[in-house]
Amino acid sequence: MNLRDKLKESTREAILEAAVSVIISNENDMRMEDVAEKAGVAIGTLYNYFGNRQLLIDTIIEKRRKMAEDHIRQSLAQTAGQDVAARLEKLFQTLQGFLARHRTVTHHALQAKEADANSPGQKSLTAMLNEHVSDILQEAVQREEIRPEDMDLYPLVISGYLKGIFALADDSLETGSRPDFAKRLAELFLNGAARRS
Amino acid sequence: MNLRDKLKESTREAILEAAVSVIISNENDMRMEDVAEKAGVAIGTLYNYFGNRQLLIDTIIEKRRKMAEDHIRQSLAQTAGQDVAARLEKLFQTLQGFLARHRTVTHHALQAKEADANSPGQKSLTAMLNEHVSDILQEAVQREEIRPEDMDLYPLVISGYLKGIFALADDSLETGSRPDFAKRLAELFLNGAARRS
Amino acid sequence: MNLRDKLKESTREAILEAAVSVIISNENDMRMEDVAEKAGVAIGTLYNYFGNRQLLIDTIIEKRRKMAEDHIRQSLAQTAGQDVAARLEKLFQTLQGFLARHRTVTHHALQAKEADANSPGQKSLTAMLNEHVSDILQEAVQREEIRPEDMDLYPLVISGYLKGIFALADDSLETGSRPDFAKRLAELFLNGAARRS
Amino acid sequence: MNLRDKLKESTREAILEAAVSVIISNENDMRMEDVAEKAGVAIGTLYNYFGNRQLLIDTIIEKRRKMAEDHIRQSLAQTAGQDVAARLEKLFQTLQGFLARHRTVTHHALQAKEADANSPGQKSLTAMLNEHVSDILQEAVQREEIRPEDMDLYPLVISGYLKGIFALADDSLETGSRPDFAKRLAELFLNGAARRS
DNA sequence: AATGAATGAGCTTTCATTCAT
DNA sequence: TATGAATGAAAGCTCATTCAT
Repeated sequence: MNLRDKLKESTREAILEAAVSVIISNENDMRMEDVAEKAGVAIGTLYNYFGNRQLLIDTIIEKRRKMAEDHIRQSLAQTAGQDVAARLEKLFQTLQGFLARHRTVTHHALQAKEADANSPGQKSLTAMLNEHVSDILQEAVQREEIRPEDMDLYPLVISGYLKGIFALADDSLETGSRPDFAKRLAELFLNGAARRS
Repeated sequence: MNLRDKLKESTREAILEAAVSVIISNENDMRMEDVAEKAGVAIGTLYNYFGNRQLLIDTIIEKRRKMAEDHIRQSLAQTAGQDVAARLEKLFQTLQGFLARHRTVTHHALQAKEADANSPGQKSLTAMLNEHVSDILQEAVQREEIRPEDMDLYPLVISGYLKGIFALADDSLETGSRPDFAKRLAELFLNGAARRS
Repeated sequence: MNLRDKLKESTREAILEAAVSVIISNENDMRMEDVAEKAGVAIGTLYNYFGNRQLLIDTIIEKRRKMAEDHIRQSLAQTAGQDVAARLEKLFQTLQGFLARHRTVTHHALQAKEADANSPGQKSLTAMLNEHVSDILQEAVQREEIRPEDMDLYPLVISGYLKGIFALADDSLETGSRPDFAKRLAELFLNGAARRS
Repeated sequence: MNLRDKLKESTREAILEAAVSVIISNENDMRMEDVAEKAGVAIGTLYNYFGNRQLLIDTIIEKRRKMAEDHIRQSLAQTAGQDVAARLEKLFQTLQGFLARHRTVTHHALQAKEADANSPGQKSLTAMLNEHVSDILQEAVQREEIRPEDMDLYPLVISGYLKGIFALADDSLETGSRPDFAKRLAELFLNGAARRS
């Protein structure tokens, strides 16, 4: 990659970062003018790079989704072969950390409709999560760690957990404030809330 | 209430219904012009009744929240004194039914930011749910039905369940398609997914 | 038609007149902002009345076409039954007068492409002229006033005449400056330029 | 002309050809970006060669005008000394052929306003035609072939003929489809449409 | 001399809101 | 009190032109 291309790449990144910061600031939706100003480029430049507003938004969402998926894949790889409790704990931990860092944008990602006409190949964040959760659970069923009868409920419940995590106020997700959070959540999923005799 | 007031009231209702139907149709956000046409009144009339667009939306959300709360209160009253499994089942059932009927608008309600500048006194749907869930759970703790140590997790998890329910496709929420859904969900919450020896 | 409707009608006319005057002034094509200012209304009002820029232009062109057709019909009706020389003279005269008064807009009308997708029912000014010319000529053929062999050339030639008339500089078309113009043109068409022995 | 100049010349030609093909394609007017891409050069290069958009267009139009004038001069030279019928026939034939090959661009040329501020020295295609037609006709007047009284009408009528020719649909102008067209048109001009006793 | 990324004025269009009737 | 035509601030987007490389 030569110098010119590096400059282009950094402009592209600057625009994406600016757009994220405008989305987060959350006054006036995401105005192209604001993005341009924040990125320190002209409006036209936004359109040179992203074609139109929606494509810019799609790019951001897709990027976050990819980041999230990378985190998740990595955490799953690290716990390969371990029992379901450990794997769920790790998954929750990873997500908790990711969401803490990317709250607002991920908020958009979570709400993103499936596959727009313009971006047909994209998977939603939710769909991606469900897939990975299913992988863990199916393995756990095979190891006879969890009951197969309620397999239809599990993804729903887990993605509910994740949405619950996401709904927590920012500060309570910050590092350190809830150290054993993920572990206890995994535990709860497996063993339930009922008092043990 | 005299005749004049009754007329006013029915106009008000007509506008609210029209607004809901415009929101649901989901083309072009919710344009005041569309609401007026649907309601069979002039645009100016909308402003006579609701001041501005945001107040109209707030009113709708608040109304749904009240409706939901009524359902919930009623279901809780009906199960007063029963064990937590029965009460949660009934709660899930109630919510499932409500959401099936009011999907789109409730979608807005669930996402509504806490307390806008314009509508300071309103409670969010989520907050309201959390309160009622807490009531059930605290009672269950006192009855020693559930473990108190994870009390901080339960509302999170339950509201996650509800968001999970909500995320289901419309048709799978329709009456009858998942008869034992609520019961199994309550079960899962209490006893967990782990295989029982 | 009540008072309100009359006001609307006059606003509509004001916009159309303003648009014509902006087209004629011929700086900056026809900017909606200029039309609004000239008409003394807000930009939004233009869109209330005409939907979009193209529909406004279409309306103007169609109106001119209708005006031209009215003139032509009337002139043809006045000369019904007369010989082809008299009828052509009258037609040329009518067109000469019309074009002198509506040069610039008619310029646009002459160039207007046939039937846009949005305005399917419209006939072009040229097509309309050709029709009327054909009527005159076919009648003349039946009366054995003109030679039928070159019937395929006549409409082409006549509409060429008209475009020629149109190409004349404004001032030479003004009233009185070329009194016998139409008569001589009709003569030329019928008897040719060759010196008569 | 050295090698460097030859390269420059061929770039210049490539740009002009590209511009013509973009004009003809007739989507999006004539965008500089499209011209550059079609010509296989950078946008900046267009500006190096032609200064600005208008000058590029002017150059194209002027080039076409020159080509047309060359054809016409040649055809007139070939018929020098012949009678007016033969000369007009040849002129019409020449123009018919030229227009068939250069329809769209000539369309622009015919409509080009006289002398823009930027290109003061240019003559319009129409003006050029009128001059040559006048030459033929004045000679014919001197030979007593045509009547001098209507001399003021002739150029108008002839240029009308040409516009009429031009208005024909593309295919009917193709070679061979109307072989005796020019001859009959000349005839019509000289002897008129009236039935001969 | 060629490049093409960056520019930004300028254009169309939308729609919540107002206010004279 | 109801009306709905008029308003005009925004917003998205285009494209001729520039100039650092």
